[in-house]
Order: sequence, then structure tokens, then C-alpha cells
Amino acid sequence: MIRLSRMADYGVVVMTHMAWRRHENQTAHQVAAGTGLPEATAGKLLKVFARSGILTSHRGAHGGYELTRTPEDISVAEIVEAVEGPIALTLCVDEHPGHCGVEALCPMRGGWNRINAALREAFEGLSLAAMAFPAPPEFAGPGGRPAVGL
Amino acid sequence: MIRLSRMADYGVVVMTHMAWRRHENQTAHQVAAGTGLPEATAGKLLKVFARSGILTSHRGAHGGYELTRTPEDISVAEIVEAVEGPIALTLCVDEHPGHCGVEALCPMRGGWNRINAALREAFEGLSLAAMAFPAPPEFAGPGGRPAVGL
DNA sequence: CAAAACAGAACCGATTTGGTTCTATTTTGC
DNA sequence: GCAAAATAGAACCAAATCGGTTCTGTTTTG
Ligand code: FES
Ligand code: FES
Repeated sequence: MIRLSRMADYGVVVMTHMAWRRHENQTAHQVAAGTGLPEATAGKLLKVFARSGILTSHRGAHGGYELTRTPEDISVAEIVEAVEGPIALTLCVDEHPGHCGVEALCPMRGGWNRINAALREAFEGLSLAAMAFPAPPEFAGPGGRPAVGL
Repeated sequence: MIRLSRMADYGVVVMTHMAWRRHENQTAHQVAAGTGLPEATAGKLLKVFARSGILTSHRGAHGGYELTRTPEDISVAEIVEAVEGPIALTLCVDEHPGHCGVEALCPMRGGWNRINAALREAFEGLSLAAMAFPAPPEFAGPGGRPAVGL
């Protein structure tokens, strides 16, 4: 399986929490408590998001974090990129040369770009709001809940 | 970056070689020589592909491998899946329950399926032929070759 | 029966990853 | 002004993963 790193996954969890508590200043401690993540880890992610600009941070006593934009205006792409770097499966993307291990075969690689593009588009087309506030139960399958394992 | 494992990448390289030498029985040794991959590694990949059914193997002296289908009929998805397992970024896919680390937040995960689907479709829509026989030079940028770093 | 080739598992070193810890720095309130 | 509460940022470590090799079969050919 092509694994999305656990950190990126947790990143979405953290941002989901922030979307739920929108406009409430959240400390790292609160986020950790709310998500069940270890405090140091949650803190690390929050710092990353603050640096990337999707969260604003206030330091000092009574500090904390807050969303800079509405959940509708934050894409999952931004979240994942903040923790994982650019969204792409292979190095040979976007004229990023010099990484070709098997250069004799290089010309074929154009095909990867198509896949990278598709992936990036999928991430960009999914908003934090869509993650944090999923479709209401009436659209779900039998059982009343969207089908999500466990 | 969401990295596609190097093995999967090499897998495509190996299959590309097989597409080029279609209908010629290729030994692991020949494939290794043709691709520049270490022999043991090429062998390992060939075995995997044989088991997955996209290559047929003949053992014994004068043995080797051959494509079972035409390059047009083999998708990159099949190649990658053979090496990496199912194409998906997260565990919470396709009713595959029991992996939820942060269950309190589970309902939101439906969104991942959209991304997983997009990724899988991209892989399925790309044939080995498209990888092995890229668009001819007249469609490429200046320089006469499709733009692929290095 | 010997050589050539694949089948499959086991194994090992190196890299990556997840996660913690430590030292600033900033802000607030007494 | 000082202590407490909080983030900023880097350094660090253990564990899991990955890339790659090796070894022991098995099958086929001549
Ligand atoms: S640059 Fe990526 S394969 Fe050549
Ligand atoms: S099953 Fe994947 S998050 Fe709950």
C-alpha cells in the first residue's frame, strides 16, 4: 500500500478538531486532550500548521491556535503538504531533474505526471469542511452512518 | 512527499523492459542487464509479477518470463498493486475496519475514500503501453523529447 | 545427471519515521 | 519586574520499514 504517513493523517485529525472548535482559541494541551493524541505530537503538528499559515498562533500565557480561514477554504491538500511536503508520488515531477536512478529508461516517465496530477487534484478538491462535517445521516447507507470501518 | 516505494518504481521499469522485448523470452539475467538493476532485485520483481499473473514464467534451462497480455491491456495499477498491495493511502478504506487509531474522530474519514478512489482510477487508467511507448517527439516540448528531468 | 533457470523464504544493514525532550522566546497577570 | 503559561524550534532517540542479498529448493532441458 502507498501509505500516507501517520503524521499527515494525524494532521488532518488535528485540523478537524480545530474546525470543530473554530473561533475558540485552542492550546496544544486542549487539542491533545480533544483528539487523544500525545501532547508533544499534537504540539508539533500545530507548530507546523502555524508556520504554513493555515493556523495563527498566539504565544505567551493564554496563547493558542486558531484557524486563519474557514474550513471550507482550507483544502486537505494544504494540510497534507504542510506535513509531508509537495504532493507527488515520484521524484521525476515538475522538471525536478537529477534523480533518475535508471536513466536509460527515463523517457517513459512522463506517465507519472498524470498520476501525480490526479492525486494532487483529489487532495485539492477536498476541503477541511468536507472532512470535519461529513454528509448528514440521511445520505448514508443502512445503519444511519456513512460507511467508515469500525 | 507521499512516496511510491522504489520497488514499485523499479517494477514499472522492469515491466517496461518486458514490453519492449515483448514475445522474446527474457531471463532475469537479461532483464537485469537491460534495465541496469541488480540481478537479484530484478529477479525478485519478476517473481512477484509472475505470481500476480501479468507475466508467465518458464522454469528450467532456457526458462524466462514473458508478458501474458499486450502492454495496452496491462495497467500500471496492476504493476504497482503486485508490488505494493492494494492502492490506497489509508487503512480506513472499503469497509476494512478495526484500524481506527483515534476512533473518537472516525466518522470524518469518509473523505479519504474519495482520494483513494481518485488515485486508484489514475493508476488504472494508465496502461503499460502508455508508459513504455510515450507520445512521439512531435508532441514534446523544445528539445524533441517529452520533458522528463535529466 | 548436470547445468540453467525460476520459486520462495530468510536475513541483514541502512534509512525513515514517530515521537520525545530540551532550550529559547513571548505574553500575561500579579 | 517576575513568575507562570504558552508557543518556536531544533536536537535527539528508538523502533519500524525498506531495499537488497543470500540461501535452499524445484523444475526443465539436453
Ligand atoms: S528523471 Fe525521473 S526517471 Fe528520469
Ligand atoms: S476506521 Fe479509519 S479512522 Fe476510523
